[in-house]
Amino acid sequence: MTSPSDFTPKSDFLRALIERGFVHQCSDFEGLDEKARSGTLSAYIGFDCTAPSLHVGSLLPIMMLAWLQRAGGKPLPLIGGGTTRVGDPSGKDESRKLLTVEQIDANKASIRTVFERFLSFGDGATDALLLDNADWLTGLNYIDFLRDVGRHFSVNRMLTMDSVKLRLEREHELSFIEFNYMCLQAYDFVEINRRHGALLQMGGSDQWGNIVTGLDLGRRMGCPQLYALTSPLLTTASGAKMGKTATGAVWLNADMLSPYDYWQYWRNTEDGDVARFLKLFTFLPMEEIARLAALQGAEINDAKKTLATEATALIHGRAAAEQAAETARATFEEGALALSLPKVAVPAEEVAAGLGVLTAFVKAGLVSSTGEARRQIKAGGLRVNDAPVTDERGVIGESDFASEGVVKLSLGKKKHVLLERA
RNA sequence: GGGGGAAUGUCCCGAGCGGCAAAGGGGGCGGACUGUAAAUCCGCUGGCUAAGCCUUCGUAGGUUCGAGUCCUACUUCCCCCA
Repeated sequence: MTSPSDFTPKSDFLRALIERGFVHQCSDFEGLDEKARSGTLSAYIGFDCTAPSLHVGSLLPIMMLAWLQRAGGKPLPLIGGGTTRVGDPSGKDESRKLLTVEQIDANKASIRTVFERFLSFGDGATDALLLDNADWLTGLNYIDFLRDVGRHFSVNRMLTMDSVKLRLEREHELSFIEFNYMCLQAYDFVEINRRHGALLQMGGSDQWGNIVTGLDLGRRMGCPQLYALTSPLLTTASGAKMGKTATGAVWLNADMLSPYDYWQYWRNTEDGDVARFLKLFTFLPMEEIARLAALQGAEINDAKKTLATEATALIHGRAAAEQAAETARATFEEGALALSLPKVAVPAEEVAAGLGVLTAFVKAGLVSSTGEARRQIKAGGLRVNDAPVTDERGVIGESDFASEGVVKLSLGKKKHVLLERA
C-alpha cells in the first residue's frame, strides 16, 4: 500500500500528516504507524543549502518536521554540505556554481535561524538536531566506501529507476557523479540511522526513488527496517510552481524578504488554494480550517487574511504578522498612508538636489531600470503619493515628503515602498 | 576514429534571402473588469545622461560599406557509422 487514502492511521503523527494533505506515498503505512506510536520516531529531511535562505518551496518539508515534533518525534533537518560540494547534477544546468566551504557554512547558519522558528533544538529526546552530511561524507575514503557500501548497490536495479531509465532511453548524458549522487544520498540514510537512530526519511515526491534506494541500502547494511514518506509536489491551483513572485523567490529569511511582503504573498493566494494551504502551512485546527474554507465569494478574503497572518507568524513572529496585516488593512482598505510599509532610504542631499522619478523608483527597487520605469509610466503603473506619474522627467523634491517625512511610491495596486531621507 | 546536425533576446521555448534591437509563443509586469482571487481583454517585456548613444545571437579571428546570417579555428551538446 502506498496511497494514503485507504489507510486509517492510529498515530498522531501520521493522522496529522494525512488529514492535512502532506502525504503522497509511503513505503509502509502500517509499519510506520506502529513505529510512530511506540517510542520516539526520528525522521530526517534533506535541504538544499546553495542559497543563504530557504524559500517557500521548503516550507512543506519543514512543516512535516514540525508536526513530527509536535507528535513526540525527533526531527532531523539535514543540510547537504557534503553533497553541494559535488554540485547537484540533477538539473541539466551545468553552470551551477560550486560553493566554497565558507559559503556553505554561512548559508547553513542563516538557514538554521529558519528551522529554529519551527523546531525546538537541544539535547532532549525530542529536540531537533541540524545535521550536515559533510560530517561523514568528506572523510570518506573511496576504497573503503566501495568495499563497505558500494558493493550493496545493484547497478541493474539503479538502471531501472525512472530518473536513470529516462535518461538512458533518450540517450541523454548521465554523468558518473550523478549516478553516484543517489548512492551518497542513500548512504546518508544509513549514516543518520546509525548516528541518530532515524527510521524515516521524508521528502518531495521527486525524491521517492532516492529515498527508497536508501531503504534498500539500509537493509543490506544491517539497519533496522527503514521507512520512506513523500509529499506531493506543490503547485498552485492554476498549475504554476510555488514560490515565485514579482521580486523573485519567496524567501523565508526576513532580511531577504520583509514580513510585509511575505504576508502579501499569502494574501494573494488563489481561491482554489486557500483550504489546501491553510492545512499545509498553518497549525490551525481542522475545524477552524473547515469553517474558513466554507466561505464563499468575497468572504474568502477573510480566510486569505487568516492564512497570511498565521503563515507569517510562524516564521516572523506573531507581532510582525499582525503588523503586516494592519499595514495591509490601512493601505488597501482605507487607502491610508501606512508608515509600516517597507522603507528605502535616500541621502537627503539627493532629495534637496531634486530626485528624478525614474531614479527614485529604481532606488526603491520597484523597477529594475529607468527604462522599465518609463514603460510603467506609459502603462499608468507608477504613482507617487497615490498620484499617477505622467511625466517621466518629474522630480521628487522636499514638498513631496508628507508631514510624516516619507514619500509613498507605488507600482501597480499592490506594491508600495516608502522613501525616506537619510 | 569517420560523417551529419545544433547553440539566438542572461526566465524558458523558438523563427530568422547580408540591412537586426532581431518574428512568434510561454512566463513575467502594468492597465481594464473584480474581491489585493481566478478567467477574459488590452499594453509592455536589452541598457543609458534617450529624436541620439551603447551592448546583445556559444568563443576567437576573418570576408564585407554593413555579419545572428558567409569563411576559418575552437568549445559544448545531439544524431548516424565504427
